[in-house]
Amino acid sequence: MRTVTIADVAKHAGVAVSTVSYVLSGKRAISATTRQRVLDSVRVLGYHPNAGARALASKRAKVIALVLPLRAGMNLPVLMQFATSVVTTARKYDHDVLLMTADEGPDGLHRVAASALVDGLLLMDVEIHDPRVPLLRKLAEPSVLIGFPADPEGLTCVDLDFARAGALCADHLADLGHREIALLGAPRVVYERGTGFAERTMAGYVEAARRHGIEADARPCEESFDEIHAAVKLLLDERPGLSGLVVHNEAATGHVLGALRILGRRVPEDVSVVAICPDDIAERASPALTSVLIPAEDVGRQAVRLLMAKLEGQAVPESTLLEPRLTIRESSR
Amino acid sequence: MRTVTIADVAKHAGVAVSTVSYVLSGKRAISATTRQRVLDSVRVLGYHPNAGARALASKRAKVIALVLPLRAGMNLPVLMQFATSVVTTARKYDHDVLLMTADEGPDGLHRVAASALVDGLLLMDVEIHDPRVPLLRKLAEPSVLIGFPADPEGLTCVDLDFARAGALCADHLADLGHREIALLGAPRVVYERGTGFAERTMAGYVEAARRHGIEADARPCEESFDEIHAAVKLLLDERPGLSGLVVHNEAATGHVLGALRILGRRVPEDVSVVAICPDDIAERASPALTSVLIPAEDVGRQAVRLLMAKLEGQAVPESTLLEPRLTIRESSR
DNA sequence: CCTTCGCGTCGAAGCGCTTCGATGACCTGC
DNA sequence: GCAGGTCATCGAAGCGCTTCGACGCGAAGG
Repeated sequence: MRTVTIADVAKHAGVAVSTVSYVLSGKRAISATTRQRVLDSVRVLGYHPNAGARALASKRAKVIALVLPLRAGMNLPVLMQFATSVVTTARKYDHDVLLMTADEGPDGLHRVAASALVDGLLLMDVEIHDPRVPLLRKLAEPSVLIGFPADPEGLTCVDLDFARAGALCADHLADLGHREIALLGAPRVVYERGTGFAERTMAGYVEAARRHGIEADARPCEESFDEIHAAVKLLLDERPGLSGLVVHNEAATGHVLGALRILGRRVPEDVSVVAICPDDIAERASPALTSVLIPAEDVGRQAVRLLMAKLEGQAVPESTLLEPRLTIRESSR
Repeated sequence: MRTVTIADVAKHAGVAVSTVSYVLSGKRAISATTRQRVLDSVRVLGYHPNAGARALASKRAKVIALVLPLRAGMNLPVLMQFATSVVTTARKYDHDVLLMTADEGPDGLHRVAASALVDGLLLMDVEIHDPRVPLLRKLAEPSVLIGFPADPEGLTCVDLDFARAGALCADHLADLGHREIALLGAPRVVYERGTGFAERTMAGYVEAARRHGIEADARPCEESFDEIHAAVKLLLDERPGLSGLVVHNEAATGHVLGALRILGRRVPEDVSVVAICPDDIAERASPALTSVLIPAEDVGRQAVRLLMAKLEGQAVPESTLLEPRLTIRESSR
């Protein structure tokens, strides 16, 4: 059973190959009757255009690259959520997604772009000083970044507005009347790497706390139960007046609650807790956590939209920040 | 700056286009001097073969599809680990990976195969009665499944040997002298879906326990802290002599430990706990968990190898089961 | 009535690559 | 010294698709 080509469809429908092509692409007007005849033949024969041939002739692969990090410290579930949202959205635009890992580095990007395997690039987890950024500026293929490098000039970047997220947490606790709060952040290594989002959260949080005139500090936070237990204990010892806690570390939220429980602090009676994490984690915790969610799905959708717009040659904003949303649950009062 | 084609390279090196092609593919003998001249030109010009053209001419896209599930109840981190291992391994074979989600269903598979976008398919999380299986049998493109459908006849399946994993846990606890043990498994819905691996684990565990003549039961386990707390409490109430616990639910392990802590049971002094989960979760828990790891990386690597072998036309075993490995840590004695 | 136009369709020229058969050049052995 | 055989290389024929220019035809305009 040889695979069906456009010529087979043309013959079956009794038209020229080019007519079939135009019916399928809609790039020229075709009479309703011919169109229907062609469409019927397509269905009857089970025709699927050959991707390679189309890419070659049209210079459009209808594939975008998704470059995921695969370093420690990243939150895997969020990454997956993001990836699936990208795939789903891309399909709506009739595009497929080529999965790449960051460890191929700039060369990998260059390879897929130069070989015309993909039409555009989507990069996750861009760092402040990312070696791939200069390359992206040079590349003819459009790209969209999730996260912000030091200089977003000439690029297209999308991200949650982490500064607003941090501020939202501080605001919420301040509004509830808390006067002494603390933030437990990502593991130290994340800050050292300069990933950006962690700092921005802290900065927004600190600034908001200052505005409210309340006492606030912020510290990195590792992810093993013992380290977290020790960190929470230290925090409570040092700051006896502490009554509000912001946790920006999905892997740690469960352990933080466990540590508080063991240390005899009730949530929210003794300590109010606000997390920055996906909703499912917040909902599954006990008590359910008041949280600012990381809208992985929105980010993915938005990123694909921007990339598609760029592929169409449209101008798009250099930076788009997604507004965070605070959901109040049982862990704060 | 027009993109560099093979013709440019040929001209630059002073040879025929076909010679360049043969140098690059190694499919015919080329003299060392010519080869070097061509290779130099490739480097100087920065030539990258056009993927579409190559695919069209050679009928090989050098791309494989990776189909991930995106349903609830799956373990996202493990999925990610698996995905990255697939990508990394595929690159070693000079292939790229097209990411698809299961929700496109059989049609999606048919589309990418029929359009020659991919040369082969890798499916994760195959169900007992998977609607995609009949299609895979028909497809000309080779495929490899992670997990086992009801009838693996004529397919190529890879998976961890979950029965052995379950047995290993029971063996370990029995060897330590425990006479009353229980298994906390996946959420109920996973069993209802008939995903296979959950049942197989249970079966192996039950069989091993019977062999040792010890008292064992097994129950599904939801993933919220409250439900887990209740389930553990119930278990301890019903079975006062219980001293060994197997947890086969990555999202739940942390909560199970938390529940035991609250219920006043020390681990491992009062209860020994063995988990079936990735190493990083086991290590991060407190106490560090004795565990059987799900070797996502191995599975990914092995799956790609099998697929590549099939692409080469080699025969491969229908079923390959990966041996589980028990790592003894602090949670069992 | 003839020109002009636009619509619907066709044919052919590539797109950049692989691969097959052909062609020399050179060596071997009788 | 020449048939036969290698070895290295070349040229050309596609692979299946898009797209451009051309063309026929009926309608509109002078």
